[in-house]
Amino acid sequence: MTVAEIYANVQVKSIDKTFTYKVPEKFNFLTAGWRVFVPFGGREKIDGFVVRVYEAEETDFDFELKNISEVIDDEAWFTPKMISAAEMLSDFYLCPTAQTMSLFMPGNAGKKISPQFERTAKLVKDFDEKEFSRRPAQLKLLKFLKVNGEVAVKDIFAEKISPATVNNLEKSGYIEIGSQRVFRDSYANFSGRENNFELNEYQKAAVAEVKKIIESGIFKSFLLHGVTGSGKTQIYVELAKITRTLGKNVVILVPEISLTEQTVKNFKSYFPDLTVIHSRLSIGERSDAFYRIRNGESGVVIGARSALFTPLDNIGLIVMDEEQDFSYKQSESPHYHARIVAEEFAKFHNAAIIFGSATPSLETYFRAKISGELVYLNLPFRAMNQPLPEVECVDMRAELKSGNKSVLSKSLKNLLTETLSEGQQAILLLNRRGFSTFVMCRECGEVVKCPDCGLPMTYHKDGSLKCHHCDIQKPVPKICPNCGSKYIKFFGTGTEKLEKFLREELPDARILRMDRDTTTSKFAHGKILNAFAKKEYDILFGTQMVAKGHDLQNVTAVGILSADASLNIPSFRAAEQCFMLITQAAGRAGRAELPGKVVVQAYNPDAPAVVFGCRQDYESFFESELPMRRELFFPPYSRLIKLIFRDKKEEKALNEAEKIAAIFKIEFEQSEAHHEVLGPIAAMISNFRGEYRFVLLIKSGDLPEVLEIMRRYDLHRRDDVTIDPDPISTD
DNA sequence: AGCACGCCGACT
DNA sequence: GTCGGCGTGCTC
Repeated sequence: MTVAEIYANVQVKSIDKTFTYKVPEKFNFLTAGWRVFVPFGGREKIDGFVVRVYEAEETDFDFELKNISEVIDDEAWFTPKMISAAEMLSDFYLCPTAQTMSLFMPGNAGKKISPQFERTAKLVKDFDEKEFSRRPAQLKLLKFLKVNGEVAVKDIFAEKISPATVNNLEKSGYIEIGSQRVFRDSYANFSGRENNFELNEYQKAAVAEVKKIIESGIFKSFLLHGVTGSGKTQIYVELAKITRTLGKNVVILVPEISLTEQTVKNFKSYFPDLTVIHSRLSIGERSDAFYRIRNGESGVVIGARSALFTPLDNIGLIVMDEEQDFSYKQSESPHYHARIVAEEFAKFHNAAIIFGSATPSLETYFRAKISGELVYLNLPFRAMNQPLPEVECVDMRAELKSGNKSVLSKSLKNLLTETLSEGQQAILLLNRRGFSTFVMCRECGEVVKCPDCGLPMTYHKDGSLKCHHCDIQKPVPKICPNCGSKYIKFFGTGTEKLEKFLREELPDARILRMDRDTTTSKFAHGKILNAFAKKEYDILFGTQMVAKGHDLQNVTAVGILSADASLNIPSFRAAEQCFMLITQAAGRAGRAELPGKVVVQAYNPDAPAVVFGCRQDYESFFESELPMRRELFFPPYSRLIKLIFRDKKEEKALNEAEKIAAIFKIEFEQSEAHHEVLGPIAAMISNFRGEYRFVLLIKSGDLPEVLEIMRRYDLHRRDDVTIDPDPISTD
């Protein structure tokens, strides 16, 4: 008899293994990769993934096998490569294989997605024009079909030819109605933009270096470190062309769904067959995209992190743009980081992988410059040799002292007025990260910190301040403990409030707001940016998203409000975040012929992140930040693993966490590598859906070793423990 | 996860 | 006596 090994798609850690089922004769075509329905446990119908089919005897099993009851799709959903990739990921992220396999589905678990068809018409008989002289509409259609061949019926209707005409011709046997598959693709009508600039010598050198690797078909990772506006995209396009010429395929990753639009524009004219994949596509659309990719009809996949999980085979190049962006990390299980996965996949395909950024993550830069794991490619100048923008840093404490209580400093207001009067455009960034969570004195810049651990305390709606590391709580002080000023308050200027204020201050300016509220739909981002690019507005303002990688030609001024607010997030990445925000935002200015000017408003203008951010000096920032990371044993000197223990009973959750912490401490004593255990501490959100949560943070000098220990103690099989390697937040 | 099974308290 | 509370354990 034929049997199949199947992962039941029940994403529970305790059942992370295959189950064997009998393959009925009528399904003798089954191979690894098919999706099927099987009875499982007490349940009639669970979807499952076939990973092996082979011949066996009843007597090989000491239990009764059940039958596969149905097959789901018309062909195998998973390629063998997808299955091995999923197994590799589940092994690394210590999560069930059914879960990593689900990453490779467009969200259609347990469902077949029907392909969409449209009616077509084609000419099947020669016609004599004279015969149709009294039937002009029919003649028009016949001529139309003679010119265009087989066309969609809806295109005929678009020519103002009626359904009756089509019907009559079908009856008289001149045309035949057929049907063809249509692919849902909301990016199909995007037109490309050609950038026929000559590459400069740095760009050429970078292309040449990667080209060698692509041609020789070996795995290698690159960091493409280029200042803002240095023309990284052109390099990606060039290399993608080279890869496609060699008959290999390309994946282009962007951090946010909103950035796919402009990336598609940059690639479309060179790669008309490209496919877009991201989580906001409809399931049908994604499913169609998978179909095209599986059938080799598309060799370039562009999208957010989920674009890694397609049937695309024979990959020669993976590009990860803005590699430092946190959107590459998935916050739900499996907690994968696309940066890690992309590199694993590149190895797997013997492909070249390029991490691109103006402000690389410290981890990636470290790997390129210090440990030498990545090849470092540098673009130190802007593409057309435009100067980097001139940056002025305004001390907001001094501003207040001189009597200006407004959120706009005098410099920034002047810059805006000037820019508008010259008919140019400005971007204003309101840094909300870390905002509304901390309490600061506007006179001296003092932030209320935890008396125990010194990390900034977090403001809660009930008016109290809490430390998320020590569980200490105190009320918001009335006057500043440092200077006695009464201008101490929790920070919370919202975008709406600021919009109103701006309209009052600059009544003639046409102002456009972009934040989470105004960008909920799939193309909202593009619409806003297009309207701004067409100069329908003067000022674009909003949250971090206004700073993210777009190329707006007419912007000459950029203002950053409370640039250093991100310094006050209780996170070891606070400075890095702050530096990147300033550098990225400033980089939006002066990208075309006219030079740019930037005003950075800060309460701690002397902080290295602010100083080096204003100078766009990555190297110096890196040098200043590294010793802290080394001292505290944070990445890039360690890898982090966050463990969350959950239970309805607070005591139980805490006890379990403590038990495991003790085990780790004993294990680590015998280890050659250095590891540290922090906690357990109450999680940032300590009570979620009636469950208490405690966090253990492990800093590891040898990640595989710690993963091995966790496996040995079956932590990965426990439903009350969440394992998050390389977490973004540590609480 | 979800479903069966089983072992105790409350109620027709 | 039996209905149903949920803790425990298994799913080819």
